[in-house]
Amino acid sequence: MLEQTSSMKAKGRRQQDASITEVAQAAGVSIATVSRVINQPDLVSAATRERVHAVMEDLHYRLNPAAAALRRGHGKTITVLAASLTQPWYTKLMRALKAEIEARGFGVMQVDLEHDPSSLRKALLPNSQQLPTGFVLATGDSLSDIETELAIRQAHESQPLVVIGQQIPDAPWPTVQFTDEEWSYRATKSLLGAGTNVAFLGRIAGSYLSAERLKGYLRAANESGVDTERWVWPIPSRDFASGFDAVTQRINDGEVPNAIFAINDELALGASRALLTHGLNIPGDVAVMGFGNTEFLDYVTPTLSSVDGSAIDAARVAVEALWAQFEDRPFDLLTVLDRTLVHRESTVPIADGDHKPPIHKNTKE
Amino acid sequence: MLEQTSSMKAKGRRQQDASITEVAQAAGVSIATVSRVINQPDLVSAATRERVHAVMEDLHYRLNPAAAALRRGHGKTITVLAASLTQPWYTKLMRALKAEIEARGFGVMQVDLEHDPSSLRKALLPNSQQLPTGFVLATGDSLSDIETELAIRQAHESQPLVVIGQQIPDAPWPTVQFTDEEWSYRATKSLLGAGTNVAFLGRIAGSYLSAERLKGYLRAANESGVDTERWVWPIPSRDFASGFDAVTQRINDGEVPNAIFAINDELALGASRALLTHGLNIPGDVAVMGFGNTEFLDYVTPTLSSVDGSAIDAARVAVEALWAQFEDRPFDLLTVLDRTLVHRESTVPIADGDHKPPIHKNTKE
DNA sequence: AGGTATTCTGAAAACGATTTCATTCTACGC
DNA sequence: GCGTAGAATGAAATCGTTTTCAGAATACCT
Repeated sequence: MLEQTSSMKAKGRRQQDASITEVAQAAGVSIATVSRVINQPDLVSAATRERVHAVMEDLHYRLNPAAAALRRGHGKTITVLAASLTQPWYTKLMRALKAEIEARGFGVMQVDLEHDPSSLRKALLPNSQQLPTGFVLATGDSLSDIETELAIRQAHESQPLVVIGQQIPDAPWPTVQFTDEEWSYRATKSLLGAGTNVAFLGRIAGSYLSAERLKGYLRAANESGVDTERWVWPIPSRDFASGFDAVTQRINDGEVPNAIFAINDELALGASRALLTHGLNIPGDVAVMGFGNTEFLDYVTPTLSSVDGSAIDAARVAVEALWAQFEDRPFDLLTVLDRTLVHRESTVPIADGDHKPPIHKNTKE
Repeated sequence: MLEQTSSMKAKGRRQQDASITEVAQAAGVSIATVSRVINQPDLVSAATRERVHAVMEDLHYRLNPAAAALRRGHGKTITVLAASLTQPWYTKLMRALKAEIEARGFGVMQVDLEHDPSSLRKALLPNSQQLPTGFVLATGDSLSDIETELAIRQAHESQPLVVIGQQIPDAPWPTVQFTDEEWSYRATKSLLGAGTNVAFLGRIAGSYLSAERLKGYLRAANESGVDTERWVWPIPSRDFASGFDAVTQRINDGEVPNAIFAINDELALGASRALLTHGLNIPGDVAVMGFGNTEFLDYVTPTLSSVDGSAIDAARVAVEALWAQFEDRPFDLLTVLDRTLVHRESTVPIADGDHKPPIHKNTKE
């Protein structure tokens, strides 16, 4: 619906800013000197430096980044690719990355991949309108199909990059990841306290993270004799609706688990809503555990337990590894960050809860 | 916590892509012709056009955007400034804007302002590492302080821009906004069915949107004799926690309203959690209404009512107005988009609910 | 004082495209 | 057959920087 209130208008002059030449002229120096004032102030005497600065101020001089990038051969902008900005964890990561990168004097171009593999490949092409200088890939999805891997390798030939997530075997770029398998195992273990019918909500085609988390679930599930055939619930997407729909359908089919382990918090919330609408009690009837430890978990009812992982740490390590490449310093090919388990109302923590080694407690249903 | 798994590694060659000169040479034409093949294909004969294309393919030619931008005088990247990407509505808007802009062959640079006025001003400076060609401002916050307004005017001297939100008087750029005052009025009216103690959760310093919504609330509240002094609850921030804290404190002070109208959905959820932890029933004891109609509202318990506004419409209109400036076509200085009221479990819709004109129903408490 | 570092500066050549202007070639009308 | 309009192309200038190289000025040391 569109109400149009109006008033017409036309044209608009576009005005030029002063160039380095004009500054040089006004300051009575060469453009080389002005350039030095900008890039290597130490090389120019204090007197001229000040004079030039004054003139720059007067003329509202702004460096033309296109010209600089052209001459220099590269821009000063890191492109950050995030799986999906509707997932709050990625927004957290983005902010952390941005802070780290801007602290180093570079700009950030953030791209929301919307879980679309083709937009990943497109973003990696230097083809675009931008002048990227390096990449941070936090795609969540699998990178191991041939096309995608090739696109990354190609991008890495001309620019440094770092991946947060999946490590490609023999990849020459640094990878930062979390202990997903391990903590999925522990989370599942902790859920098994309530009974052996622990459902896994995940397994989205092409998702690397989902696969890792499934592994951990399976390891724990198999140790306790869970009927994984029955309790692994694949879903087509990873939003609230997907979790809600999947669980609703299973319950309607008469499948009520003792607990649900979801690969992200959105799914966990969707699942919890489905349970509640069916009159089931959380965690009394069904416990629920998410992944990501998103902010909203503390404000929904019941509050939801989740596996945490520090976006800030990930960003710090990733950017450091990126800069190591810029500066030809050595870097770690793989950094693995630890996670934490945060219990809230939706689960009943058992002895082996957080950091302690899991106790095998093979409760029968 | 940081486990370091390792393996050292050094260096990395950076390889150059082919330039237009090499393409021209390989195809036996001048660079002018190659450029024409790229930008004005009609001007070159079919035969050479094909030949050049083939060579470009062979040599993996990629246009150097810096060089093009330098020569052309501007880039092909629209910078989109969003108030905060932790607010899902802005993510929706971002995606819609991106789709519109990319459909026109331009790139998008999205900036998360994190509600920081200084980062707005910084982003408007051509100073940055980018080559913006135009701006879309969706800041939510007030633009009417002198510094900010100046920064916008200045940016607009060299580039087209469009604002989604506040209209600055006499501003020469197009503004797109929603009927916030009107629908806040209607939302409040609808809440007044439950009693006259309707609280307003908002009034964040410097927020334009909050101010508009407060106006609507006040209009409705005053019509019904609400003690606005008592029920306007200012808050310092606009996240879940802020809503939770404010409501918790008021309840502890013994102030329990009949309904709460929050200026966004995050606050509404925080508020609802606070109510529930105090054993209050929603909407039985207290009704809750948010603003933004974010996706999660359908999956929290109880589901939350909210005022909706189409991000897609806003994006379409905004980008159209931007392009009108590029192409020197006339455009509307102000476009006002309508909203909708979506009732869910957290409110009891009354007769004057949705689209119908409000009925004055002065219920006493 | 004389030689040698050291500091500071400028001239000029890139970087890779776009665009103006002029030129060549083809085709058409009379 | 000749003049001319139109199509297709190329040469060269230009955008605003960075950077190399060399030269001038100043300082230091014995």
